[in-house]
Amino acid sequence: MDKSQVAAVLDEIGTLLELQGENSFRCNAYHNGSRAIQQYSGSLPDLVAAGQLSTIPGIGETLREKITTLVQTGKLPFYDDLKKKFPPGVLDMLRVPGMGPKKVKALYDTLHIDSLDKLKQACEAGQVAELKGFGAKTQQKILEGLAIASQSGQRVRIDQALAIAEQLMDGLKSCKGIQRIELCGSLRRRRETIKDIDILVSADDAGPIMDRFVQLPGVTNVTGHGETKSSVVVSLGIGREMVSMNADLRVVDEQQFPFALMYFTGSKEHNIRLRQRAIDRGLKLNEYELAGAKKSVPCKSEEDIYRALDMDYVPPELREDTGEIDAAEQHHLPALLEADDIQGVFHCHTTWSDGAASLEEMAEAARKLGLKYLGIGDHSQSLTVANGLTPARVKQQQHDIDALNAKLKGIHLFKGIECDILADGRLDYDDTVLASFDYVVASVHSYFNQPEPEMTQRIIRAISHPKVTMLGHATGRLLLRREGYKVDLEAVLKAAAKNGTLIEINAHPQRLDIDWVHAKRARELGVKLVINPDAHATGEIALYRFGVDVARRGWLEKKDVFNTQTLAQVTKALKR
DNA sequence: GCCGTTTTCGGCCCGACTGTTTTCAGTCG
Repeated sequence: MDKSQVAAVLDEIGTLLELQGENSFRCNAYHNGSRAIQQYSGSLPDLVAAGQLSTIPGIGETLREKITTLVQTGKLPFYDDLKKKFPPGVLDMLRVPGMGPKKVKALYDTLHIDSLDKLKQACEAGQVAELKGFGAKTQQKILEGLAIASQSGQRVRIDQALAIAEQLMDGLKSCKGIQRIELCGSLRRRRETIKDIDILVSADDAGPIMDRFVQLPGVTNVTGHGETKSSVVVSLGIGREMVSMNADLRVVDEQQFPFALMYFTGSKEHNIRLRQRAIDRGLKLNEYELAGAKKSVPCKSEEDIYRALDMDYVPPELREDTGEIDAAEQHHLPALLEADDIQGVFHCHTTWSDGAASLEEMAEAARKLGLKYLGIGDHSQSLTVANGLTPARVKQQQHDIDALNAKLKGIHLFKGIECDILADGRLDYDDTVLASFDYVVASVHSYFNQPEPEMTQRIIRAISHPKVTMLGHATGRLLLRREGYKVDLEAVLKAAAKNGTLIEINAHPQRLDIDWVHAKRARELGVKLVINPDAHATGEIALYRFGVDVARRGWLEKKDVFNTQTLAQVTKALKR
């Protein structure tokens, strides 16, 4: 059983224990363990074999045994027994907003409700309102929650969430009395998918701002409307899609703003560590202040708060409790990559294959973004559905690029290719054609269902080829749509380190592949990364910024990323 | 269930909001 499956089982055990009414700290131990496994970047089977599982914080004696059993046998009797106690539909009910383990258990125990359908029927029949601890309003809330759960409550890609958040913030900005307004939560931390939009405002009078918020365009549902906090469901057209998600607004006064900003930025795990740190120093930290027994510590910014806790400032992208607390205490935080450090990008498509813009249009768009070079990387011949380039067309395109380079000012085009990795790990052209490119991105676009050992060997063989400059989208995942193919990334990263192959952070928000966890691991192994937008239109070149977010979450510095180098440096490096 | 130069037992972050209550439990982040 692999890492994500083990993590899923542990998380579900935690949830099932909650339903059983177990001690919440015991339940949390499983949720924490799940998270720890998910974020462990190395090979889980290796760790188990080496008997080193307990070195992961949060994994103790019991979890070590259970994880070992899962990895080695693929089964866990404890988990199977637990699952037998609750029909699968009971877990579905937990996804209804407002329904937690206590309510679900009460409904299951008394009315034997074990599916969303039965829940709806019971509410409509008025049975739920009769129960002790429930009432007419709760019953109504559940019905609304059922409707909301079917249309939102799902995670949303960061680019779409950001577009919605910006519209909400624009709608609020005309309110009088707003002193500061910031995006918080996972959007500020730049997670790859987002569940809720969190907006924080400082103002003397929250009332009018709250009232405006719940009436903004696109708001379809008001799920909370208090004095300092309101929650809504918002549905807006983003691109060609209608996207629904939850949004929360908090209003605090100006002195409280930095504390609230830190608090609502999270992550929850990071905050817990900070609060503990405050307690260790005889202080109390909450969303309003950092205070001792007698008086509070004045802080005007998040920097001040960290300083008061004897830490360096931690950028939001690092606040995941994955080592940043210790690093901030010891002044070892990385000097994170900045978007402006990117000098150019590779892996862009044109009308020569499946892109929407010509070579010249792409070059012009890149120049306008301030980039100094743009790597063209159309598809190779096997990918016929994307109009992949035959060797003859490769020659023509290279001729055109040379002609354009002679003409263009302020931007240089590199002659590249996104070369398919064939099923056995061979490349899609012979060595003569490959030698004609300035650089080669090797990517998997076929036979996604190969078993992990085959896929791993296939990719390692390809990136060991001397003409391959970089590996494109290492797992092939499409966020919220398609799992990546099975591949041992640890082995791939080690092979990249050995061969000096670059690993792409595919910055397209549908992919973000490799992810931040493995970007961080790549850095540890001494692999260099390259941030590419995989642009298929002029407007998509700027998407590389989402790749910068991934890099920052992965603790990458400027020197870890290939395309922070100047045109001259990159030209020289590619000649080698 | 995890964790520990204060502890191997007794802690484990904490506040807003809501609804069902007569002072609090459940949910959420």
